[in-house]
Amino acid sequence: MAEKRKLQKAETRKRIIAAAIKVYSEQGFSVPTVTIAEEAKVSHGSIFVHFPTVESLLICLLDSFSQSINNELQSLSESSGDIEKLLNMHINVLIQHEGFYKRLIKEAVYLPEEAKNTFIAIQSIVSIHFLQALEYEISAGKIKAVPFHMLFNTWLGLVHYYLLNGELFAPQDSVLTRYKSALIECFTALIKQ
Amino acid sequence: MAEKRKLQKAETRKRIIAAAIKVYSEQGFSVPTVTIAEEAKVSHGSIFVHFPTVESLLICLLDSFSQSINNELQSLSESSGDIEKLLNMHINVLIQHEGFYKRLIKEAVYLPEEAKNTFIAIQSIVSIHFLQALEYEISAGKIKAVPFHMLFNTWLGLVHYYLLNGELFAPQDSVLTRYKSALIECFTALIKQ
DNA sequence: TGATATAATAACTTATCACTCAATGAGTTT
DNA sequence: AAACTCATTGAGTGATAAGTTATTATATCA
Repeated sequence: MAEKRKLQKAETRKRIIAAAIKVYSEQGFSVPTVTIAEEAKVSHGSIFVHFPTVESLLICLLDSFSQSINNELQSLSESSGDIEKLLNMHINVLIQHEGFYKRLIKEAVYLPEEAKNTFIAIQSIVSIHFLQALEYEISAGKIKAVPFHMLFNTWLGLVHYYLLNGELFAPQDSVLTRYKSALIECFTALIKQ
Repeated sequence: MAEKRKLQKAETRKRIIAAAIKVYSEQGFSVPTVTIAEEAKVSHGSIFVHFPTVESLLICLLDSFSQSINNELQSLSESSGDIEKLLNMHINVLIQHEGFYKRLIKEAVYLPEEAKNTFIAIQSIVSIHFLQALEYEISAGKIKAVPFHMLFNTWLGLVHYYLLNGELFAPQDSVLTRYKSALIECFTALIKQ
């Protein structure tokens, strides 16, 4: 019964995916496929045995990325509804994927439509958790009278701004790790009534 | 005395610059030079008579962009130091250049280093005006106890977030025009003590 | 063990760009 | 008006990258 071959094929596929994540995270999505092949220690043609186009490779990457982010958020949101805790969790999840996430927001324009939609879906999940955590404190009048979506966009805008300008704020370092507490303190101070 | 030729040359140069701004704003910086030539109704080779490389064309564009933004901010900041007015002015200036500005923040990664620095310099000018307008109200204790640069980054983060996701918030429309008052109201509500 | 299926390879093809350069023709000078 | 200057042209060049395919090597099966 044919086993070794399937294993071998799955193995190269994994190698290509891992290489793509690494190379894309480090050098951006415009790196040529040959670079991915080198990193994966696989021939150039092999990539197209596993993925008909570079776009399909990217979408595969995005799908598993989205799944893993969602899982992490899901399990984390089962704890209390405290805002500061939620912001902390959110940033922790992002730190876990910082390189790739940063590339996604930096190069979103050049992503295929399908990839963009997947990314929007991720944000929308985050927004739901965010709303759940804020709900009680909003109705208790502890939060400034600002529309919920504006609060969310302010938070995401701030975090993305730091990610986008990481080289400026924390050269050769994780911006999120460095500024995590500053970002959370700033945002919670601002939204409180 | 040779006049017609110099005029002619200056004219083509202007045409190339205007075409580049238009085409870049509408289609992004990765648009091929032939498209710019077509838009300018000039031969492809002509571009390289006036600019040795595409990069030099981009830098020329950025320099005049920076100059014009600075001029507008300068003249506007001579009015009162009210924050809301300043935010209004800031957004008005951005609306004036929305297409190009949006491209700059969307495709910043692919810009040459020199262009990025020019863009950073623009933000730094804005930050100075921002600080001047806030100074009085901060010292009067009217503003939340949050470091100044965090306030500024929150504002810019919010505005950029809306620009970056313009297609989502205001398809085929100016996001800034549509959300100007919402953004200003949100931000001023948040920062007030 | 020999026939067959298939994962992997690497050289090849095709397309797209930025940039070059010899030719052209209108403008300028004497 | 003849000589020459110079902005403009567009076909050509070379580099880069995605995707193809004939070939090779190895596993599976009868």
